[in-house]
Amino acid sequence: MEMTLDRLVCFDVHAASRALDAVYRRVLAELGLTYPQYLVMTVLWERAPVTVKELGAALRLDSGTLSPLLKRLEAAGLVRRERSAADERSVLVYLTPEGLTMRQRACDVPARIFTAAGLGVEEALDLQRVLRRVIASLDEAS
Amino acid sequence: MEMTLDRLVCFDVHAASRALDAVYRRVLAELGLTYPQYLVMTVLWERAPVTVKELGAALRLDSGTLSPLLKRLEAAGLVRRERSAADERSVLVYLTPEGLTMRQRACDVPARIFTAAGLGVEEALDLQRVLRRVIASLDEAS
DNA sequence: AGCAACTGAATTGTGCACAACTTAGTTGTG
DNA sequence: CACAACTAAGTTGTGCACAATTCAGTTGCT
Repeated sequence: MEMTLDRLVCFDVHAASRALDAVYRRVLAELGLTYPQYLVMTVLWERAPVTVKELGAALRLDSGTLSPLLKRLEAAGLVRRERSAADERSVLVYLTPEGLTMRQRACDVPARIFTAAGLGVEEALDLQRVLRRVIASLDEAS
Repeated sequence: MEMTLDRLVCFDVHAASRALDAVYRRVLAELGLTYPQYLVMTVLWERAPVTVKELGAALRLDSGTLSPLLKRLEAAGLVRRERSAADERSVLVYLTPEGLTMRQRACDVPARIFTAAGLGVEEALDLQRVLRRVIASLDEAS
């Protein structure tokens, strides 16, 4: 009984994540971005330049994921990479003028997704609170 | 303000899904299964044989994902595939004896994941209810 | 019966995620 | 100062997800 419940809750988290991806895909298509690429851009819009390590900490991704993703953003002309002078191990990621400009075109993305999810503000905050507790608990188990 | 909220809620769904995957990965490693493979096996344990289409409907996956996944399960000796006699377009997926046996070894997986998530039964049901509503709403938007 | 429309799987190509490893650069300790 | 331990990115290999396409088989319509 609980076993079935558990499987279904986990599956629903998984399914919700994929359903979100699908909506983001449609919304972001006009910008030529994927959802993970969009996440990287939002971090950069907030505080470029950042190192790859800082991006990884913010998005919980490692260099194995970020290196090729950043390479694609660079190829798209949105981003520029440069070794840090202070620490030659680090790579700083800068926005190009085109990357900065895209911020305006992307400004309605969050509202569109929020509308599509059909949640009220209170519900969204509750959901966020529960998910963060689950994430913390799962992290502890790993 | 709501924009930031939205981005974070979506991100938390995404992050929770990945954190769940990570725990499943550790737990399922001893069975030699990935999480999506485990999901396929649970469907088969409930009602094998099933067609690829039925698997896709149950897990919301298409043949582009399932075909190679099933090929790997077949290579691992857990599953057998056979064209349906009634409709030669369909492929029926059967459990092998080894695939059936694995059910016993996997019986404590759901409880272990549930414990790791640190949720009570009521909270889990609430979370499930909210997520299903979000999924339905997102599906409509797609 | 014959042909168009449809259906179920599989394939191809792109991108994300992560483990394991490599390489270059930095830091700490004797 | 030298060398071991560590750190940041990048690379390689595996697997999932999905769009687009292909192909064999089925169904419907006349």
